Amino acid sequence: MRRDIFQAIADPTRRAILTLIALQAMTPNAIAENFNTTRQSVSKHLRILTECELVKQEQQGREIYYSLEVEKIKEVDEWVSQFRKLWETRFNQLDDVLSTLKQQHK
Amino acid sequence: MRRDIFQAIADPTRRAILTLIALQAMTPNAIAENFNTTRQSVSKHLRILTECELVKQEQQGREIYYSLEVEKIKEVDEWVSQFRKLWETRFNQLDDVLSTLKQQHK
DNA sequence: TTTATGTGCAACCATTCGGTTTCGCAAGCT
DNA sequence: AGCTTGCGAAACCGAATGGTTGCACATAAA
Repeated sequence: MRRDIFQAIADPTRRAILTLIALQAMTPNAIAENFNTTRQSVSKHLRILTECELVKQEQQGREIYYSLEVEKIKEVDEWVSQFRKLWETRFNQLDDVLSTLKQQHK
Repeated sequence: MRRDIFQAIADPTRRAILTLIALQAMTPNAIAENFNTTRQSVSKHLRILTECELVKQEQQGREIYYSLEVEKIKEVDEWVSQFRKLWETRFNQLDDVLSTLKQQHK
């Protein structure tokens, strides 16, 4: 029962769910209508997303609305950021090459 | 045999490998020394990382040096970026709350 | 040429994953 | 009170995952 964010977003359906509920909270049934799968399957995905706090629930009568915990996605952003400086450096190097080529054209 | 980046970075060992070879290319044996696992296991991870182009290899004699394809990680960054505006908005809202509280103190 | 080293690959195994089916429960409707 | 609806949880199943072991094939060293 590994429960970390990276394992959670590994599944394409779960990523789609996150995108879907990013703007407005939705019920499991409403979410399931957007995919070729059953409500129970979506329910399982929601459980995983809830367990690693990517999603929060809010009961309203007999319906449960799920919405995105956007703060949690920052953790992915933080992991990516360790590499960001690398591709920025590479970009700058490309920049240097381009300006050198420009110089040679003059 | 799903081969997408998100599935690739789902495994903590693979994420550690990416961090490890981000700054300098390394051989499978050298990489394996950093983990409590066998060379063959690392080799399998490297194959997965290579297949989804997160890593590139360079043969040198009988050794194979693996290094990071930093450009590919941008794809994760792009996925995250769809949520970035959300947490920035939330931050601004918090900002508004704080300045309102500040006003009330005056 | 023989031996040692670095590597990938295939076979195997226990575990996990994602999906479906079935069930039970609680909230609303008639 | 009955019936319907929305939901989670458990049981089950085929497929995928991560690890180990054993092998084959190069390259380098003796």
